[in-house]
Amino acid sequence: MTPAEAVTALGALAQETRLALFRLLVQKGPQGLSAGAIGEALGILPSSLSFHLAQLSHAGLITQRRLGRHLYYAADFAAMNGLMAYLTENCCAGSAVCAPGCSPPISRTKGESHEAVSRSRQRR
Amino acid sequence: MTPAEAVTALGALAQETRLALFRLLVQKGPQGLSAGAIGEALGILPSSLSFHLAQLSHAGLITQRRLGRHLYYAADFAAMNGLMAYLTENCCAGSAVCAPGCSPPISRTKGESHEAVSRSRQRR
DNA sequence: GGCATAATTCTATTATTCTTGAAATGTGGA
DNA sequence: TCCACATTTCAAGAATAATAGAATTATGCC
Repeated sequence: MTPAEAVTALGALAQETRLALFRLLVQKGPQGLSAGAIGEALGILPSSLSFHLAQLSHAGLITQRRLGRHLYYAADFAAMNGLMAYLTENCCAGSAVCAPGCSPPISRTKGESHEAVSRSRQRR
Repeated sequence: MTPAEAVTALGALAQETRLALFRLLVQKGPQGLSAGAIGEALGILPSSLSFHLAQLSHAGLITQRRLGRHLYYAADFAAMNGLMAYLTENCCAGSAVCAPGCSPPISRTKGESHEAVSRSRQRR
């Protein structure tokens, strides 16, 4: 995860409608929800919904797939976990566990990145 | 954590300079760093630094304390964990563990909020 | 092909955010 | 008290993002 990617992802989530939308998809799981169902659940105009879906999609936080004439959107859990790992990376200089995803004080080979370690800890 | 608080926190992090600043503080741990040291590390103008520190502080993501004529800033780990818990709250409808902080399929008493459960899982 | 539904794209307007330099505040030491 | 240093506040301009409505594309069904 690059700084620019993280900023894009955080910016995508930093908006009331999009945050509600993303959390809705997180709670719905891998199956996701159609655009229409999302719009109905959140009560927003179709054009506005498309705009926000595009932001989240461009940020890599959600995926899109077609089922008949419906477009289904689902949260990308790997991306979400990657973002959280990026925020907590090398937390407290590795000397303490300050966060659920915080790097514990494991002795590491020189050159091995924290990011790689964080990634191996991801599930799904 | 309310939606508005989460949006404020995410918005505070959704900016290249502030994200680098926050991650720097996360890595420095509870002791933190003086404003001057942060400015030197990131190479930004004092006025710009103050602006960004104020954003993060207002969002509740960092704390401030004075030591002599220096102001020390440190990451607020409880706030960071709260934000991540909010994002992953009731993930996949509780039927699966999709994320490190995702609610596992625990049977809950009716009326007990997921937020309370998430909060009890926070450390520090 | 023609129609209805699902969703996106376009365009304009409004609102918010970032940057910079200058001025102001607060703190400790001579 | 006076000075130097650390940091914040202020003000103006430039850039970016959100909203709403109208028009467009894509799909499935008759």
